[in-house]
Amino acid sequence: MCDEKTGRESLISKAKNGWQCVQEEVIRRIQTRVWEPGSLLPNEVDIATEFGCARSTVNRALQAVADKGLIERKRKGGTRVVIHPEHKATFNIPIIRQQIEQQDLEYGYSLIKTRHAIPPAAVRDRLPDDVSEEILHIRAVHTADGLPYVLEDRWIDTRVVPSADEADFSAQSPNQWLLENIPYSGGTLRLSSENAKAADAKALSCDVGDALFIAERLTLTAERETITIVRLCYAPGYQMAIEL
Amino acid sequence: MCDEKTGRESLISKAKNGWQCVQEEVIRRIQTRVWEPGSLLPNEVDIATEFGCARSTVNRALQAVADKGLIERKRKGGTRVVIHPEHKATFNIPIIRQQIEQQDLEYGYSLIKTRHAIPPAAVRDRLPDDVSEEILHIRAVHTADGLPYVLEDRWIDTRVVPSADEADFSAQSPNQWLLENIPYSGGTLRLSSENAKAADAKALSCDVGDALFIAERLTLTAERETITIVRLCYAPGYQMAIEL
DNA sequence: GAGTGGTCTAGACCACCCT
DNA sequence: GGGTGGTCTAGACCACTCC
Repeated sequence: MCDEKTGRESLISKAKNGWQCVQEEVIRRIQTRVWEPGSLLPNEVDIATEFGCARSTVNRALQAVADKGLIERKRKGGTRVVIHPEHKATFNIPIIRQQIEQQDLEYGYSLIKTRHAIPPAAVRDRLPDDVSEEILHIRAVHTADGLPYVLEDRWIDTRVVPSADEADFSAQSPNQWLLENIPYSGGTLRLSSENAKAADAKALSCDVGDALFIAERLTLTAERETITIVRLCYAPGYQMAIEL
Repeated sequence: MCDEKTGRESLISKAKNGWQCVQEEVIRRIQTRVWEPGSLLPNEVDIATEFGCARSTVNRALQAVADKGLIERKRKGGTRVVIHPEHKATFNIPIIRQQIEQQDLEYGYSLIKTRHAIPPAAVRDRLPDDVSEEILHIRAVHTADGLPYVLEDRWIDTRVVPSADEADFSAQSPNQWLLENIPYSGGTLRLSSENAKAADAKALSCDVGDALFIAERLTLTAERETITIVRLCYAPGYQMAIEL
């Protein structure tokens, strides 16, 4: 099943499974420019014939390659090698508590304050409608072995999630509470870098001006309503590692 | 095909396609805790019977849900709802030039220096074997409308990629050259934040101490040999946006 | 209109792994 | 041993879109 036209077993292939084997060979041909960038691949039937397998096996393989961003497929248009292949990576958005405990550190959490307020312009800009009402605002610190790890500054739209008003955020972080109680659907993540302001420095026990890693996340319901906007300020030295 | 036991068409479902419809319903049941975290799902045959479709359709749907990280599947063990579903996100690792041009800015590139040297300890630590030979070191700046955008500080293992010695990096950035000439396979990406050092500030026309967004990338061949280590220092104000 | 990929089906065999 | 998911097959129909 891993043979080519020659009938010899491919010595390169690592997987004997079938569609994964086809996938490997396809990727190899793209990388080695047997199939050049921008060019058209043979159709599924022809590839299936060449590999001596069913069309659906080839289909599975090509869909996987397409998911990786190496090829584009169109009905009638055929399958084409992408010109500028962007590397795609998938990573997990970490749950703070797990992230800390995975490093064998003791997780801690302390609420700084909760209040209802009209969000500042910087937050309102990212909300779909203009918020003139007061919504829930929470500030809290997550600690690892007692040391500040990340500062959580969160706005929850209580018009969308009224039950948040009854939650006890002194015992459970809003991060955790939302994950366990509100179905997520999608959103946006923005990573950036900022110098610590006085308030940040105080909460994170670092110096004013220190470079902080910032993750700002917007979370939506399935109906595209904004649940929450959170700004996570990680203490200096934090790294986010992603396998490619 | 989108019916439940009731026989009524699901009003919620948006996709009529088949496996995507099954997928939606499965996700809905997980989110609404019809199938609770940690619990076992019915086996594929039973689900197929309930939905009135073939097992392979259910298989396709469940594999997709598993890819999203909501369920775990084991042979004989069955399919289980993951206890702490981590949000998984996929994003594109940007090609610098494209990234700039997509914002309708004029891309520019200027080489600072190339040389052969023994990498410093911080870089050697991340290489698999201990490098005692001199390898290729390149520093360059990418600009947007003439303003520094990102500082590229790269080490290329010329024992793995000897052809890099012949490349002309004054005309083409190593970023681009590698993408176009060397097949990638995998690696690691680390995102972090650092205060600008004097050399960084000079190259990026910013102030010493400014918070810089750092992306450090290790790239490997299919044989797990290290091709290159690059450290990208983005100018202040940079944001990396990811859709979830 | 016609060729392509997208999907579904019914059946089959196998690898894994829990009990 | 037996139940589960993983995969393959051969055939079929459909949706899209290029020509």
